[in-house]
Amino acid sequence: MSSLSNPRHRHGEAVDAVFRTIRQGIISGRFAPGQRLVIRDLAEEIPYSRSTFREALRRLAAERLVSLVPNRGAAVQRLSPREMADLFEIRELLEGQAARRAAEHIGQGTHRKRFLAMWQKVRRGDPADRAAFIEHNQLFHGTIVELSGNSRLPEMLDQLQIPILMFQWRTLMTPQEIALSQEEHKTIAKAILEGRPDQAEAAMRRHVRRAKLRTSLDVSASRARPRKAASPFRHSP
Amino acid sequence: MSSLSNPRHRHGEAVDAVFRTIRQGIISGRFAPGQRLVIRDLAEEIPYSRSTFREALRRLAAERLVSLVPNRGAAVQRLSPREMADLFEIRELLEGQAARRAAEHIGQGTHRKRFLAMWQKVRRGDPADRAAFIEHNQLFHGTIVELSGNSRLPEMLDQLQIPILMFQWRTLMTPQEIALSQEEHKTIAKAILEGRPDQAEAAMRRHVRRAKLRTSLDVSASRARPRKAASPFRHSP
DNA sequence: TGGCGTATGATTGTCTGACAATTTAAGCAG
DNA sequence: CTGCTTAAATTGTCAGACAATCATACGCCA
Repeated sequence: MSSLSNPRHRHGEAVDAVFRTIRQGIISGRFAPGQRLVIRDLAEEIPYSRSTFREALRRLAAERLVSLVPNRGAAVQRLSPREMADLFEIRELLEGQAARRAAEHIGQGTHRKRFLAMWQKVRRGDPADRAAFIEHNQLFHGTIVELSGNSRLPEMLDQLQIPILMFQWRTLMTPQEIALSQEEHKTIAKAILEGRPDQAEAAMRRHVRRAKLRTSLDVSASRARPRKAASPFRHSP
Repeated sequence: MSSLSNPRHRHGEAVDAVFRTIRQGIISGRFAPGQRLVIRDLAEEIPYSRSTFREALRRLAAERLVSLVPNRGAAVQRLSPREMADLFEIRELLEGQAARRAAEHIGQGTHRKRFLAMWQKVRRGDPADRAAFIEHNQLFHGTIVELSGNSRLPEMLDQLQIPILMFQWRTLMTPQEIALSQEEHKTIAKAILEGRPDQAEAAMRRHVRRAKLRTSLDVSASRARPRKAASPFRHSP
C-alpha cells in the first residue's frame, strides 16, 4: 500500500498537494538522495496528471530539493559534505540573528506569552525519545525565528533545514547528545527571556555550530563507506 | 513591437527561457509590481504554450518574484517597506559574511587575481553614469559573494537583490550618492585585499546599511504619494 | 437610490493525447 | 575491447477539452 495517500483537494490546489507529498517523501527518506523521480512512476503512487507533477517538480527544483536537468528529468538533490557545511554556515548567521531579534522584541506581551507556551512544551523532554526531540527542536527553532519579526526568515530557514532533517531521521543521535542539545536550548531560552540580544545570538550560534559538528561527523561517516557517486539516472542503485 | 524577443531554444529549455524573459521584464519594470500576469496575454508577446507559462510562473512564485493565488493566477510581487527592510537585514548579514570569507581566502593565487581583475574594471567609474554604476555594483558584490567560497550564497543573494534592482532602475540616485557608494566599495576592497576579515565584514555591513537607508527613503517617498493599494486583479490601474 | 442575490463571461486549473527531441541502453561490426 | 548504429524509454512542448472559480454586471426589491 502506498504510504503517500492521495486525498482529493479543492480546485486549484493539486500542484500544492503533490508538492507537499513529494517534499514529505524526500524528508522522510521515502525518496532517497540521488533517486530519480520519474513522472510515470510517481503518477502510479499519486494519481495526478503529468502537467501537475511537472509544476510541482519545477517548484521543488526552485527550492533546491530536487535537481532538474534538461531532457533528463528530476532527481532528489544530493548534498556533498561541503554543501552541507555551507548550509550550516548560513543557518548559523540567520538563526543567530533571529535569536538576537527575538530577545530584543520579547517584551511582556504576546511575544513573551507565545515563547513561554512553546517553552513549557519543550523544556522537559525525554532525551531517550528521539522523535519527540526532533519535533520539539523544530518547534523551538521555529518559534524563535517567527518571533524575530523578519518576514523572510521563516521560509528561508525552513528551506535550509530540510537537508538536515533528511539526515536527522536516519542518523543515530544518542540520548547524551540530545540532552546536550536541550541544555543549549535552555541557555538560549534564558537569554531571550531576559532580553539579552548579544547573549542570545552568541548562544544560538554556538548551538548551531555544535549541531554542525555533530552532523558533519555523520556525513563523514556515511562517506566512509563506499558508495556509487555516479549519475543517478537509469534505475537507481 | 515586442521588447520581449522570442528566440527559439533547444528542446528542454522553453520554460527556462520564459522564466528568464518574465524575470527580466519584472526587473526592468516592463511588468510593474502588482500587475497581473495573465497567461493568455503573455502568450501573445511570448509565443509559448500555456503549460510552459504555468511552469515558469510556478518557479517565479517559488522565488517570490510573483505571487500565485489559487484560482486567481499570478501577479508581480509587491513589497511593503517593511518587507524591503527585512530583505536588507538579511542581505547585511549574508554579504557581511561573504566579505569576511573573501578576506580570509584572498591569498595570493587565483582568488586575488580574480578580485583584482574585477576591481580594475570597477574602481574608476564615472559617478554621473548611472547605468555603469549599477553594472559595476552588481559585479563588485557578485565577485565578493562568489569568492566567499560558500556555494549557496550567490544564488540566495541574487534572489534577495532583485527587488532592490527593481527600485534602482527607477530611482534617482544622485552622482553624490554614487560617489559615496564608490568610496565605500574602496574601503571594502582594501580590507579584503589586505586580508582583514573583521574590517571587511564591518565595512560591508556598513555599506549595506547605508544602501538600505538610501533605498528606504525612496520607498517612503513612493509611499508618500497616494496609490491604489487594492487588489491587483481585474485590469490593473 | 441603494443593497443584495443571481446570471454571465472571463480566467484559472486540471487532465489527456499527440508528437518531436533527447538520452540511455543494447546490439553489432571491426 | 572499442566505437558506431539502432532501438526503446523518457522527457519536453504543444493543443484542446472541460470543470471550477472568480469578477463583474444585471436585475430585483425595498
